[in-house]
Amino acid sequence: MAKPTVTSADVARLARVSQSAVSRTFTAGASVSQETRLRVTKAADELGYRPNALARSLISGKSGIIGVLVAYLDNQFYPVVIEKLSRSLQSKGYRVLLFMSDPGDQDAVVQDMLQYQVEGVVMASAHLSSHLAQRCMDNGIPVVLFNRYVISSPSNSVTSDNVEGGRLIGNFLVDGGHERISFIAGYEDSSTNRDREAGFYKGLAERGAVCHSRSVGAYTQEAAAAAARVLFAAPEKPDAIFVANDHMAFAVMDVIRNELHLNIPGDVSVVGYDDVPQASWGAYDLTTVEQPGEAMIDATVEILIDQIDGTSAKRRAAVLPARLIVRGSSKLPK
Amino acid sequence: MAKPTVTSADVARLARVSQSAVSRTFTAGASVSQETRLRVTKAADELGYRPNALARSLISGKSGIIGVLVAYLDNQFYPVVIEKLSRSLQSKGYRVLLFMSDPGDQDAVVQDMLQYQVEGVVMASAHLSSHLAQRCMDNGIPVVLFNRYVISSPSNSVTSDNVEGGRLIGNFLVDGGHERISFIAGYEDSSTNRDREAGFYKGLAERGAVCHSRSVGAYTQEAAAAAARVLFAAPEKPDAIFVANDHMAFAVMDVIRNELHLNIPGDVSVVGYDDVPQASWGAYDLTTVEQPGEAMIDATVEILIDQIDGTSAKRRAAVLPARLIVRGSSKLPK
DNA sequence: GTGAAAGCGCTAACAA
DNA sequence: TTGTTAGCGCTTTCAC
Repeated sequence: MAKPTVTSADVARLARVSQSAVSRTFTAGASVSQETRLRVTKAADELGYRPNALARSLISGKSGIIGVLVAYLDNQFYPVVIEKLSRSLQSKGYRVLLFMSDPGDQDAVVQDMLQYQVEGVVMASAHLSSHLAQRCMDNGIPVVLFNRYVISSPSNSVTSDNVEGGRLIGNFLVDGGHERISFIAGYEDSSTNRDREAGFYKGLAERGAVCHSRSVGAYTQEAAAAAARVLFAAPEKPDAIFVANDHMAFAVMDVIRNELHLNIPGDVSVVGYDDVPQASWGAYDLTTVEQPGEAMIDATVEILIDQIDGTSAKRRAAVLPARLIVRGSSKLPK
Repeated sequence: MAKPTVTSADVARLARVSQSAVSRTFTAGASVSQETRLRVTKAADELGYRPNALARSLISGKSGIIGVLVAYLDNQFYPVVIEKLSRSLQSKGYRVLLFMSDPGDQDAVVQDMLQYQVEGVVMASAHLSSHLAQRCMDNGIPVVLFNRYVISSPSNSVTSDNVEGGRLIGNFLVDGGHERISFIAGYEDSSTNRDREAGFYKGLAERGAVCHSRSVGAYTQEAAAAAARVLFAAPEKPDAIFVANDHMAFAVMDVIRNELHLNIPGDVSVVGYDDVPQASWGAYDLTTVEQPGEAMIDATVEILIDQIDGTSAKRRAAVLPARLIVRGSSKLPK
């Protein structure tokens, strides 16, 4: 098996031209005569030749690879992002080297990316030590933190306006006539949770309200379900809950309906965050805040490419607008 | 920016050893003295050196890269697969080069993979021309069709026993006392749909029943919803529906409940296929057949690695057992 | 426009 | 164990 790889030299021999002529034929803006090109492509087809991208990268210093690190794909927000990001990069001539982050040692993964000479790095829901982030910078490799940011980090970030999104929800729930508005947090150390929560409190305060009760769901469905049970075990049960993302909100809705036998939104309104595909599914019909995935991807790719090309090197923090999407899981303002 | 890359020669200079000594230090089972190794690692740390994986691959002929092609990620079955596959390959020392397939030209994507010298290819819900499949084989690059197979293809395949799964459902629905059992197909050209449908009919026949009505959902939610509307527009409405995968089944359930205002399973039982995470969510609680994701991934990785190592070269078609998972969306057999 | 030649950063014989 | 020497397959000057 494994018949020896066909190299440009083989093609050159068959086409009776120099090896460089073959290379030129397969290089975008190179200068080759019509005739040479023809002979080369003919020979190449015959032999089934394709240039070795690794060898090409080695000499050109451009691998055409973008490293993408993601922590988990069970929250549908991330698959959607991966798909769009991947398609966008592909259409721009880049390829995606995908890594699932190992909770323990995310730096090791990025080291691995670096060895593969990635030209840029996207970190979605994953953490990078400032030391490594700095090393990427030093090597001129742009890093984009997707859907999170770290103030002290030299990396770029792309997020949506989570503070504003939280604020919209705070306003909306008070306007809806709710009196005991509660919050189920995500992972408390994350910038998304901090911002959504801060904005939410601000939105409540603007209407003279405060948060009735609070619990933590850590962005997992199990923890979120448990958090919901805790909130409803209190003597004063919530009549509205803002859950820090849709993924948790689905679990919360299931508990409310199937375990507590309460009606949504009759007894309690539920609002999520992200607008993942399932939010619009009939069984949930979840009011939420849309993260503008398309725009976030576009911004990510633009930052990456600008910095790869050296057009711009300074750190950027793109914050895209969030939008409240009202559906049937919540009472409407009068 | 972009300070010149640190090479093994730089490290060698600083450590006052030969460049090969540096190479050996970073090569698994090479023979280096304790002292040399120490001096090299010290110098390497100082300079922040990591071997260039591309150069290494070029000479060793092993890129450590597996190409993965997937058509879409909105059906949660695939994100789950990607995550597991990626983690499994990472733990075995491989990396994943991920491509979203362009409906038009999937061959182009595989060509690109080949240029990057992938050592293996996984195709999930994507199609490869037999010509290219043959070329991969010729180059000794194993290809695994994941969750589908093509009889005439020289590629390996990993599927679950879709015929048996369909049969179990056919039996189950007749045993549940249903009298008008219908089917909503997926993409009719796919092996998964063909097998599930054939098994289903067989399962019905074993109990002396036949399919009441049939429509096509093409594995998309929009088409599936439309298919459901068609089936229920008939004078004799179904009292049970087998939908060829969970992803479509959710849309069908939404139509049944929210548009037709029928009760599940009171008025109609619904059964899906795949057991994606959402199937167990409270709002759907969908009876389905589990595809053994874990086992399918394990088989995929095993085939890949065996054939990369040359341990085994012959084509393999792994078919893993399917299991009926009974939940609340269907009436139970008496 | 074309070929010869020099290397990209590394590994793998080969002697020493 | 170590250094020296060839390349891996390719792009890119450099003369012609």
